[in-house]
Amino acid sequence: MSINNKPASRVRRSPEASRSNILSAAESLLVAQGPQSLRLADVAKAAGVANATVLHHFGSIDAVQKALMERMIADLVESIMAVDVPLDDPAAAREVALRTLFDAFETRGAARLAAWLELTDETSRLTLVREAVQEVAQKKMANANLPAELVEDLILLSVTLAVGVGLFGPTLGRLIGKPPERARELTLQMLLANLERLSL
Amino acid sequence: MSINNKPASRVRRSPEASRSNILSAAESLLVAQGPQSLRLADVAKAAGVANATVLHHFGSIDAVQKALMERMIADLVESIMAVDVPLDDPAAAREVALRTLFDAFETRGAARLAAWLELTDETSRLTLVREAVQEVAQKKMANANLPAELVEDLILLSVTLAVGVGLFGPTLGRLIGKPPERARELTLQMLLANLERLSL
DNA sequence: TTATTTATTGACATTTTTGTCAGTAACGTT
DNA sequence: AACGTTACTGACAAAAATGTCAATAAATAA
Repeated sequence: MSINNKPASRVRRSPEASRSNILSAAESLLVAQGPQSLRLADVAKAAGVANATVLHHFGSIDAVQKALMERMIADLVESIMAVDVPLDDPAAAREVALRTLFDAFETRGAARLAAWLELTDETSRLTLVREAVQEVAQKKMANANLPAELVEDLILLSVTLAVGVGLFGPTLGRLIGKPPERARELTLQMLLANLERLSL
Repeated sequence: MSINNKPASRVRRSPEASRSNILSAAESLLVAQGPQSLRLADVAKAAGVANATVLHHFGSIDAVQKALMERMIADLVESIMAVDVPLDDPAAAREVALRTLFDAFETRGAARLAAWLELTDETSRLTLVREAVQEVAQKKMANANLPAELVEDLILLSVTLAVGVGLFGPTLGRLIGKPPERARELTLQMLLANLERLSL
């Protein structure tokens, strides 16, 4: 029997890089397997570090989850606010904006994030979202001269529907023998038709 | 110091009644506090029985959760299929049907059920739903002479949106300073307008 | 009444998950 | 090269959650 002489080499990251590495691993777990798999051992393993490392950086597994929520919300808001819609072509602008939104919710895990927040009663962390909504409403108000109220309604409607479509659309579609993207297409079609009618 | 002489009286239910009691308690927990509170001790306490009683009837806490999923799905399908829509008045029929659906998802916990199923990868339990969808599509096809394909699309769309509205509508509405039912109203308005246009 | 069945339970055992700690090793500074 | 800081780790402790079991008591049958 040979004696194990591993050099015991280590990766040493900056605190921020390490936190980020851990959160990214946790995010993958969340999207792929759901919140119940966000256990200390699982997250650590996915991140390729020891359990104690996770605790060193976050203090508790609970804090990891909270931090993940915050980061995912921030990323989501940022990625959506960053989309530049063609200002000269309203129809194209609507479509680009909505497709980006629905894509974020369906393929980037935002719908799962929303469901997770809701089921764990952590919706108080959504202040960033409120600010983003208000910012967009203001801007639209200034640019297109639309009442902020109306824009808010539009966002409320779109985001709510995007949650449903992103979370359950593919599953329900497949269940009844339709392509997974069917629910999204139907929803977008309907939304776009209505926006056109209201010329938003 | 007095010696404790509790009579040790017990409630003794039929197996079915006991199972039902436990599942109802679990359902309340799920709706009020989310799936992560479906722990053995919590469920037993909410049901007013000992931990061992729960295990006696279900074998494991996991089995309790599975049974709860099944029961909630069955209840949901049944309550929705039981609605009788006014056959003579298409417009009224549409509205009644959709309001019932959205109500089930928003206030009766169906949206939370859907999210739970999705996040725990238990969507294979939805066969009852598939059957219900096909039954409705058949019936509609016969009654109103509409292609089953189209009816299926309509159901896919409605249910998917109901999930989003039921799960996230109230929260997002409140977040941006609107009444919690705002998202539902906007969605119903839009759906009904489109159904009218397509005369479904 | 007595016997039988079994839903129910507290006490205990097991497993799972989280958290602590003292020591190790990577990296920058001197 | 020596030193200080601290990210990192394995081994261990603690807590939380699940599950086992023998005994108890409520219902029904004999």
